[in-house]
Amino acid sequence: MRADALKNRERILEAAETTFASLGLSVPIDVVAEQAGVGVGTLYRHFPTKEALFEAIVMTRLEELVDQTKTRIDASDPADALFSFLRRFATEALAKADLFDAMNAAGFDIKSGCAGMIDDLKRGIDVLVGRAKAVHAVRPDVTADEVMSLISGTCMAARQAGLDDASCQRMVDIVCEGMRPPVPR
Amino acid sequence: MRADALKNRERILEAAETTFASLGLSVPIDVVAEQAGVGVGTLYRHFPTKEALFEAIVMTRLEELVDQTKTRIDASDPADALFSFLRRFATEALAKADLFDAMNAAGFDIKSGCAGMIDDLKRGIDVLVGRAKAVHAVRPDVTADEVMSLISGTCMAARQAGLDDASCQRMVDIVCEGMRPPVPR
DNA sequence: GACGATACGGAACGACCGTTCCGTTTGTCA
DNA sequence: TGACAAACGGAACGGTCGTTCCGTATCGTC
Repeated sequence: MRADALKNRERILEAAETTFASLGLSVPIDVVAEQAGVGVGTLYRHFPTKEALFEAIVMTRLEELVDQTKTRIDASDPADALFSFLRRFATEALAKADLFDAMNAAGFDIKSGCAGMIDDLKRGIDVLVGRAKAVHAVRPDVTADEVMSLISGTCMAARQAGLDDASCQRMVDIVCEGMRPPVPR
Repeated sequence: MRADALKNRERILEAAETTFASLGLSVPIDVVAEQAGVGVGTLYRHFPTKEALFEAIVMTRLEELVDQTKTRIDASDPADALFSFLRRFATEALAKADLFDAMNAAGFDIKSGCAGMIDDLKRGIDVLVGRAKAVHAVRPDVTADEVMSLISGTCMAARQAGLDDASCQRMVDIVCEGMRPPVPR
C-alpha cells in the first residue's frame, strides 16, 4: 500500500469517527469525504460501501464496550459492576450517534457485520446481570435483553431531547433503581 | 366540497393513519396514496404537504393522550393515575410509529404544528407527576420531561427490538419502579 | 342532457444520495 | 530521471421521494 493511500485511509477513518458520532449513519458520504479532505472516489477505494466504513467505526466502539464488561467480570461488587457499566454504556452511546444506528439497524442492514459483536456485548451484559442477580442486587426476572433495551432506549430519548451527560446519567440511575428487587412498602 | 372529494379525504386519512402507524413518517407518500386508492395528485390537493397530512394524524393521537391525562387528574390514587397513564402511553406509542417520529421530529420540522400539543401533554404529565409526588409515590426530584423521555425511550427500544406489548409493559413497570422514592436497603 | 367548475390520476420534475467511472496526478523503483 | 502502476478527484449515473402540472374525468346545476 502506498504511503499516500495509507495516510488517506487514516484521515477517512478519523473523519468518519467524528462525523458518524455527531450525525449518525444518516450523514451523506460526501460530508465524510470532505471532512477527510478527500474525494468520494478515494473514500470508495478504501471502503467498498458506506456500510463497510460505518461498520469499521462501530465495531471498534462495540469492542471497547465488550472489553468494559470483561474487566468487570471479577469485580467484588457485582451490583456496582453492572450499574457502572451501564453508566459507561450510556455516556458512550450519548456521545456516539452511530451506536444507536448500529443497534437499531436504522436504514439498512448493518446487523450482518455487527451482529456478532452485539451478541458478544449481550453475553457480556448477561454475565454481569447474572452476577448481580446472585447477590440479589437486581430482580431475578430481568433479562440482559431488557437491560440493553432499557438503557439504549433511555439514551436515545436523552439524545434527541438534547440532554447532557449528567441528565442522561440521572435517568439511567432511575432505570437501575427500577431493576433492583422490589421491597415491601 | 364535492361529495367525491369528501370521500377521498376520508380514505386518505384512514390510509395515512394505518400506514403511518406501522411504518412511521418514513413511508413514501405514494404508498399512502395507493393504500387510499387515490393518485398522489389527489392526496396533494387535500393536504398541501406530507408534513401536513402527518400532523393531521399525529395531532389527534396526541389529543387523545392529553385527554387521558385529564381524566386522571382527580383520581383517588395519584400513583396509579400516573403509572396507568404511562402504561397507556406506552401501549399507544408502541402501536403507532408516527408518535415517535413526531416527538423526535425525525426528519423534518414537525414541531411547528405539534409543539403546542406536545406541550399540553407535558403539562398534563406534569400535573400527574406533581400529584404523585404529593403522596410520596414518586421521587421528589423527577421531572415531567424526564418521565416523558424515559417512557418514550423505553417504547422506542421496545419497538425496534420487535417486542410485544406485554414485554414493553414489563419494561415500563421497571422504569416506574425506579421512579418511586428510594427506600433504605 | 349539457355545460362549467371542481377534482382526479399519474407522468414528469428537481433535489438528494450512494456508487461508479475515467482522465489526471502522484508515489515508487530501476 | 523516466516510466508505470497505484491512487486521486469529482463529474456523472441511477434510484428514491416529495411535489407539481396538466390533460382527462366527474359532479352538480340549469
